[in-house]
Amino acid sequence: METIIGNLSVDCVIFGFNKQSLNVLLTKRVLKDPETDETLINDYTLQGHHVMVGENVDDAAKRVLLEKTGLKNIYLEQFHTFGNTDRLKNAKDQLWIKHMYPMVSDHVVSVCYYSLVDSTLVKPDKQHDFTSWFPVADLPELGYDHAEMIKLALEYLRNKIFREPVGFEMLPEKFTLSELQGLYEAILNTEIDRRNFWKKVSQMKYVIPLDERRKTTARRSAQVFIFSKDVYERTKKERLSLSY
Amino acid sequence: METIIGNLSVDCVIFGFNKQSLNVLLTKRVLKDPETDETLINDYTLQGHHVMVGENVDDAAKRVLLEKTGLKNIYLEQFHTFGNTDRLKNAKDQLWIKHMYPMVSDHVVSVCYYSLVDSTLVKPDKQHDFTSWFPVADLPELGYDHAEMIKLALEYLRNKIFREPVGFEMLPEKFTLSELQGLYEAILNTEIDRRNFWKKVSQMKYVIPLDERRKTTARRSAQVFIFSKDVYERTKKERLSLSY
DNA sequence: CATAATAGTGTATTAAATACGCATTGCAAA
DNA sequence: TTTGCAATGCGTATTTAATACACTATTATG
Repeated sequence: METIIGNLSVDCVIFGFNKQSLNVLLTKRVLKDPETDETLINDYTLQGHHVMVGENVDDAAKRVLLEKTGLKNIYLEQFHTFGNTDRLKNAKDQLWIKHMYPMVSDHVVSVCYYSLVDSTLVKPDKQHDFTSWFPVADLPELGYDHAEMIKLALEYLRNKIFREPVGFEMLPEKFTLSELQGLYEAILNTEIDRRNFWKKVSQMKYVIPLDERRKTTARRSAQVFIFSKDVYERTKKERLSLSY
Repeated sequence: METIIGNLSVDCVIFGFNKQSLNVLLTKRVLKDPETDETLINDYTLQGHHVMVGENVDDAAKRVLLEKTGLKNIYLEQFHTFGNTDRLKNAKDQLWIKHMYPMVSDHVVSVCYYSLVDSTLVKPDKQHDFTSWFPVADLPELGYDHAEMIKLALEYLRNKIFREPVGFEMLPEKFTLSELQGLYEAILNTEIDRRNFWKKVSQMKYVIPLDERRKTTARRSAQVFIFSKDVYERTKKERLSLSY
C-alpha cells in the first residue's frame, strides 16, 4: 500500500521547443458548482504530485514526467523548493484542494524541477486530462504559486544554458544551425547575430556536422548537426575556465 | 504546542572568513555506549533542525541560524533539497537518530541553505553544544550526507560570487583591498593578481574608498573601503549584461 | 531566369581578461 | 638613523573574447 508524504510534493516545469517559441506544458484545472453549474475554477497548473513514502524526491519528479509525457530519461534539474505556509492559501486553491485532496495538509512544501524535452515526442492530447503547451511569453492564468515557479525556472534555465549545452535536449537528434539558434533566441528572448552564433558553435567540438543536408523552411538546404554528449564530457575540464 | 513536520528539515552551511581561510561552522556529535563507555560516534554535522508545523521553510533556516550564531538578518540562500530515501541510512546516523529523535521518520527530506557571516561576530564557544569553525579545505569526519552538502554549497557560492557581490557579507563593514582579495582567493581557491584585482574593484562603484587608512599585517598601512549595498542596487541593471 | 530568402564564410572593431613593470610607504633589522 | 623589504598603489602591454558587419552561395518560387 503506497501512501503519500502529506507535506511534500514535487512540481515540474516542463520546457519544450517547437521551432517557434519556448513552451511549458500545463494542465487545465476546472471546477464547476454541482448545483448552479457556475464555473468556480478555470485555470492551469504545472505537472505535480505528492511524494510517496519510501520514494526518492527525484524519483517522484521522474514519475510525474513519465505519467505526463510518456518519456523516460529526460533532462531534469531541481531548481528550488517552495516552502512558505501561505503558498496554497489563495481562495481558488483552497477550494480545489478541499475538493480534490481533502485529506492533505494545507502546508505543502514543493520541490521544483525543470525539465527539457523535445516537444515533438510528447503527445499531450493523448492524456485523459487537458494538458497542452503554452509559450512562456504568453501564459494563461495559473493556479497556486506556479507563475512564480515558471518565472524562476526560466531564470535558472537561462543561467544554465550559458554554462552548459543543455539546449540540445529540446531538439531532435539531428538539427540545423538555424534551429539551434532559434532555440537560443527563444530561451534567452534576444536576437543573436547568425554569423557570430555560427562562429561560436563551430568552436564547440561537441557539435558535430554531418555529411548530410536538409530542407528547412528556407530555399537553400542546410547542413545537419548532432550533439555529442561523449565529446562534451571528454572536453569538459578544458572548458571550465574561470576568471577571477 | 509546536510540533515538527516529521519528514522535513533544514540544514545550514554557515560560511565564515577569518582573514586566512574559508570556514564552515560545525557541531560535534558524540555518542558513547552507556555501559562500556566505548565511543560509538564522534564526528561533526551542520546546523539543522526540523521544520515546524505552520512555519515557512525559510523561517526555519533563519531560526536555526539565530540559535547557532545569535545573528539575525544574515545572508541566506537556499541551494538544494536532498530527498533520497537512503540519505540517513548509514549505521552511525541510524544509531544517532534512534538515540536523539526516536519518533522521527527515517525518510527526512532536507532543504539546504548556505549563509555568509562575518565570523568575528559569531561566538560559537558560548554555545552549550560543541560548535566551532573548520576550514573547508580541511574538514573533519562528517555525519549524514553533510560532506556532500558542503561540497555543493561551495559550488553554488563560487558561482554566486562571480555574478553578485556577496563576499562583503563575510567581512567587517570596513576592509582593505588585500582583505577582500584574500576572501576571494579563499572562496575560489585560486591566486589572483593583486593589480588586476585592484583594477576590477576600482571599477565597482559600490566599493567605496574611505578617507582612512589602517595597519594590517603589512609594513605600510592600507586604504579602507566599504561596500555600499545602496549603490549596488541602483547600478544593478547596467551591469546585467549578457553575451550571446 | 530573375528574385528573394536563407545558408555559409569571412574580416574589422571593441571590450574584457591576463601578464607584468615599477615607484611608494613605513616597520624592522642592522 | 640608515636601509632592507614586504606590502601598497598605479600603471602599460599583450592576449583573448565579444560584437558588428560585408560579401558570396544555394535553391524554391513567380
